[in-house]
This record gives sequence, C-alpha cells and structure tokens, in this order.
Amino acid sequence: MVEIRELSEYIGDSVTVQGWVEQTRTHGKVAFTVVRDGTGLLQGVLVRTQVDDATWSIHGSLTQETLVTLTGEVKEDARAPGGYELSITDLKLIAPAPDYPIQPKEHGVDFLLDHRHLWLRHATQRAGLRVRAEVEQSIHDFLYERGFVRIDTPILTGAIGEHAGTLFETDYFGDRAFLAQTGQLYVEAACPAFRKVYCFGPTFRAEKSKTRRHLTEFWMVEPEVAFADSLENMRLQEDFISYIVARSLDRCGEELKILERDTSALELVKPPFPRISYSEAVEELRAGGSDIVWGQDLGATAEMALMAERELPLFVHDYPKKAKAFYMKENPEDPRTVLCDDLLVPEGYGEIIGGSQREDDLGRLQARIREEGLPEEAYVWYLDLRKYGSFPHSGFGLGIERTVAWITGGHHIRELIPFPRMMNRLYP
RNA sequence: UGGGGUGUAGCUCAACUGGCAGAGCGCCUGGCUGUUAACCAGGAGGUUGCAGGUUCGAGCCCUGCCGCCCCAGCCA
Repeated sequence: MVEIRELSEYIGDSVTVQGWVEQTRTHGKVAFTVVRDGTGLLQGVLVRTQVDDATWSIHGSLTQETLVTLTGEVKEDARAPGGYELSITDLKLIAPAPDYPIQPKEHGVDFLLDHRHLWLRHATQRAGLRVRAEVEQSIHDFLYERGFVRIDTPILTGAIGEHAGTLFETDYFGDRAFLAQTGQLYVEAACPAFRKVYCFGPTFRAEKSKTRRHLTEFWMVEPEVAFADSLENMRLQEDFISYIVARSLDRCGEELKILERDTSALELVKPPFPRISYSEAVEELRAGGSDIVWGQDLGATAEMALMAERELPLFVHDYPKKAKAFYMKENPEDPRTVLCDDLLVPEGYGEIIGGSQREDDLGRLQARIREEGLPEEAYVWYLDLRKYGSFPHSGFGLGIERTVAWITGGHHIRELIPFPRMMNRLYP
C-alpha cells in the first residue's frame, strides 16, 4: 500500500493504493476512476479487454465515496488529475457508499452545513482547513521561537470575562459555570511566572450574531508579554501577522490556488503596518462624509470606509475608554482614552486583532470594575496580580477563523472551522 | 433584536397576468476505447415549508407561524 503523494517514486512499478472514489466515468471499453486517499488524487484507468469480467463489473458498481483498493502500474500522465495514473490490473470494493448526498455540483450552504461531516472531504474544504492547520502551526512556531510559554487556560469559569450577558451558562454540580469567552485574565496571571506566555484554544460567545464574521465557538490565540507597552505590543502583532501570512504563502500555494485566492495583496503584508489613532480615524471618516462623533465605537461601515483605500493592515489605537473593556490601561496623555489597538485587514475582512496594555494600577482597576458594575468578588484573584508586584504588560487576541478567512479569501468564516457553531447550528 | 430576501423532485433551479407540476444533475437500464462536473437514448422520482383565507380554479394573491440566507448591532 502506498500513499498517492509518494507515487512519483514508483513510476513503472505496480503498486496498490487505497482510497475513496471521487468520480467515475465510463467510455465504452475504457473507464476512469478518480480516487482520493487523503494525500492526493489519482486517476485509475481500466481497459475492458485487459481485465476480467468481475473487475469490470466492480467498476460499474462504484459510486461516489466508495472505498476501494486499486492495483496497477504507475504512469505519468498530464491528463490525469494529480499528474499520475494507474493502469488498473486489480480493483477491490472495500466499503460501499450508496446514495452519497453531495454531488460534484453547486449546493446551497444550508444543505452543505447539514452534511458538514461529509463536506470536509471535498476539495475547497480540504484546502481551507489545511491553510487553517498551517496558520495554527505557524502561530505555535513563531511564539515558541520567541520564547513564549504556552499556557492552557480553563474553559469552565466563574463569571470571568468581558460582558456577562454574552456568556454561555451551564450547570456545575448545582452551581453556575460559564464557558470562557477569553483566556486573557488567566495568561496575565501566568506572566510573572514565564514573562512571555500565550493561550490557544476555543472561546465562546453567546452573542446572537448572524454575520459572516461571527461564530458562537471560535478559536483565538492570546499572547501576553510582561514589561511590553502598547507600542511594543503593536510591533509584536505586525511581526506575528507578517510571519503567519508569509508561511501560508510559502507552504500553502497549492491550496490557495484551489481556492482561487489572488495572493498579490498578501505579498504586501510586511512590517511596519500603518497606525492611526482613534481620534485621527474619526477625523478621516468625517472628512469622508461620515457623521460619526468622537466617542462612538467604530462599526463595520466605519471600518470598511477606513480600509477602502488601504492595501496593508491598519492599526487603530487608543480608543475612548467607554468603548473598551475594563482592564485596558488609561492613556496618561489623554485620560479619555485607553492604550489599545485593533488591527483591521483589507479586502473587507475587518478586525482580526484586539489588543491593549493592561491596567496595572490596583486602585484604577478596582474603580473600573465598579464602574462597569462587574461582580467584584469574582475578580479578587485578578486584583491580586496588581497587589503582588504589579508590572506593566500588554497582550492581544487574534481570531483564527477571521485570519484564515482573510488569507484564503473565504466568504464566510464558518467554512474555515471543521464544525462551525452558530446561533442556529449545533449539528453535526 | 431590527431591515431586506427566500422556501417547488435527493440536489440546483424554472413555471407568463391566478389556468394540465417542469428541466438539469444524481440514481436505474442500454450505447460509446482517453474521459476531466464526459456524451447520447430511455426510466423511476412531487402533501410546491406549515395552518387558515380569497377564487370556478392558488406554486403564484391575502393573514399568521416556522426554517434559512444577506445586512446591521455585538465582537475576534
């Protein structure tokens, strides 16, 4: 048994390959079968006069996604998908696949999502998910090389997070528990232990969002760095994003081609990225005809307008305090704002990073928790971090699906996670 | 939660002004020695999302409900 990706080493040899039938075509006394084994595609060719009746009739009974073994001689052939062809001498049906639902044609999204467990097998989905895997690996590699220690943060928590109204609640031995909507507060705790840390995992938001940029369960990487200020934080972010994009271009060329991604915009992604303050963004928007006023958060329309003429990712930093989370550090030069940044990417993909310097002053942090009406008792341990050797630190969260959607040119982030969880979808 | 759209065969969609329920794909049968979502001929396949209403007659019009899609808000 050989893998299809190794076939170039077996030209002229007789080999056996096992895989799933993607398609069959019969043409009188010649028949073709395209088989996928998870490492590549192979076209098998069957000639009526060169095989016995039993083998020929097996071919006739093959349907899409039947598991088969093919034995025959390997040949190079430009006409074959994958570039290699097998002249079949023996064909065995291992497991049948009657009435496979997904045809090689257009389907509606709802139908495909109902069959997500099967849709994963198909070319565009394979390509997107492989890019995702490469993005994830490049995240680990980049951070590891820079001395970050991975910290796995809890998924079950008390009411710790940013907005209590968007937490999924579950029973915890008679008490209430919530699914984590960020690991950030926990990586902050690990910062004094390892200086540079990150968490990587699923996160949950019970927001009733129905857009192509939202899931209720999505994956996020959250680096946190002791002694980094907001400017260093942005430098880390632009290096990080540039590395991830370069790795995808380098190692996923085939996948991006299948996805028909024009990569010219991605080739430009190199540090430094342009930066504008929130206040400058508001001025720019007003000059462009928007009636946004200082203090309002930037919505999707505003973000789209800011990115319309830009080719590189853009940092928008130092937002009004009221528009941002309680843990962000007050800007000493303008106390109306906090030291934070959003990274917006071009081509309509919007925000992929939210980051900030954290409030390290115990008194101000306590005051902010009270202002937001958060349950103080849940934050006792978090405040301890300011009580025992408080230190300046910064970090950010990068959304995996949004990043992969941008890199692949995907229309909706639901296709860039194996099993999307959305407001109206918990199956399969 | 608002605004817009949509629901017809397993799938993707047609069906004029309200007048016999259609096609392609997939499936089944047959034909074809180089196909690339092959092609050709034939066949099976329907409670038009659900409930009511108007009408001689409703897939089409009206009311309510349900599902889904897109946009916005929220955010990554």
